[in-house]
Amino acid sequence: MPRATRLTTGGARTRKSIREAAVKLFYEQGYEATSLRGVAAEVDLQVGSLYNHINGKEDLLADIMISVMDELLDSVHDAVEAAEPTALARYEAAVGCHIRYHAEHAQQVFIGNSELRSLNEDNRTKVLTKRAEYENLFLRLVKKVAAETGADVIDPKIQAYSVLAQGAHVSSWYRPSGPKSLDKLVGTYIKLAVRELGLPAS
Amino acid sequence: MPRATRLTTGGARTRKSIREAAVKLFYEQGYEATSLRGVAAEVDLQVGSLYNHINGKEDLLADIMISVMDELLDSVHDAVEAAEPTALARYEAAVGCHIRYHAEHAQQVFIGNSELRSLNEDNRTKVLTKRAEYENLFLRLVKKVAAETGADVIDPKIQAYSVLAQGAHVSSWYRPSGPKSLDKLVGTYIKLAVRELGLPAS
DNA sequence: CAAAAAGCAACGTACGATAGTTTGTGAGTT
DNA sequence: AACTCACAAACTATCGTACGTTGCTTTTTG
Repeated sequence: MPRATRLTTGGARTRKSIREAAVKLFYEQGYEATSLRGVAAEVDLQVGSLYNHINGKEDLLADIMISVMDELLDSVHDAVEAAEPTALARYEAAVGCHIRYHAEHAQQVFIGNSELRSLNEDNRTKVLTKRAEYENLFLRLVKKVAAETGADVIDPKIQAYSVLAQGAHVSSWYRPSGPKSLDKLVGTYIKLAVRELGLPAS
Repeated sequence: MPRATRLTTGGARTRKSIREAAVKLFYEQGYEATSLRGVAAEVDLQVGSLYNHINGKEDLLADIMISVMDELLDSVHDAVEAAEPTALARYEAAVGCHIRYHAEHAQQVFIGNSELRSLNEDNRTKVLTKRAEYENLFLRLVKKVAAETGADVIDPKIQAYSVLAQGAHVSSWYRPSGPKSLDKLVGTYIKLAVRELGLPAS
């Protein structure tokens, strides 16, 4: 019994299915604890067959981590551009997008925040570069708000870190089935971020 | 050549050395990626010799995670007791202790926050119970501050989460060699936490 | 006080399991 | 005929753990 009939979805979707299975398992079990055999089983393949679509286990992880950072950067960038042109409105948009993305893509983001160690130096550098870029984006926004509103920002870097930390944390507990609506949640975090700047709620 | 001369430190310290080596390696590489052979090499032992002191790899992790939660709970509890008896002062003391502990024990805390998945159900439940207790401690403090000061707390749970998230984040980047003094850092985070409550800086 | 017994802790080796990856083959598609 | 892709099997490496042995240290005993 040499093989199963080809899936009707065709072969082009297989690569994406593998990635999705990897995201799920990396999230649930961690990268190191996840075996490619487990990934293969999730997409109904044999282990070796994966290698028709991926270059190896770590490539799979690197792909996920790099593309999530790209998406995150793009999302926040777009949100900032679309906001009213005041520094505060742009900051609020960034924070809101940040939290929303971390809730909606909790699994990918969680992997991105916890599996840096498993990357080789090349890939780790790539991810860290994007991450630094992301941090700087928020840092600049905080400073602009301070400059434009005269807000008493205690420490811009800690301020930015604070927002990033909330996102990482959200990605570790948020479930769509929770009691609060996502919009309300995002609104709460925006208010907290604004308060932290020493500004009255808008 | 049957054996090396016994170390002058004696055997009583060995168990502690093993734990410290494990903390270091689990922090640097993650639990799954760390081999007991690596731990043994770190303390100049053969793999098998570890089993004179530990029951197994997971026991080592569980010990670390459980005792860090106990220490954390005790520390914050003590700090709260020692503070002035106003709700705000007690909350500030808790936040300060929380951040300080996460900076000073960054490695242990980081392990505690990232290796839950690697525990079996029994040990995971133990840790999760302590963690829930810790969260509740902050939640109660937030509510008391709100009741006592009339602060406009938007969402007590998110408020508590926010503080917890800052701690976890601090443990991922803080290094004693950094530019800011720990006291200053702790002070900054306390101010942010108070601002989040909608109160003016004290 | 000295000799014998008991315990402790490290040694080195081995085992069974599982990991990531490679490879040759062949069926299905274009 | 050329190409794609899944299969099954094998390979090498490494893992956690168990075991019997060895020698040092401490306690018990005569």
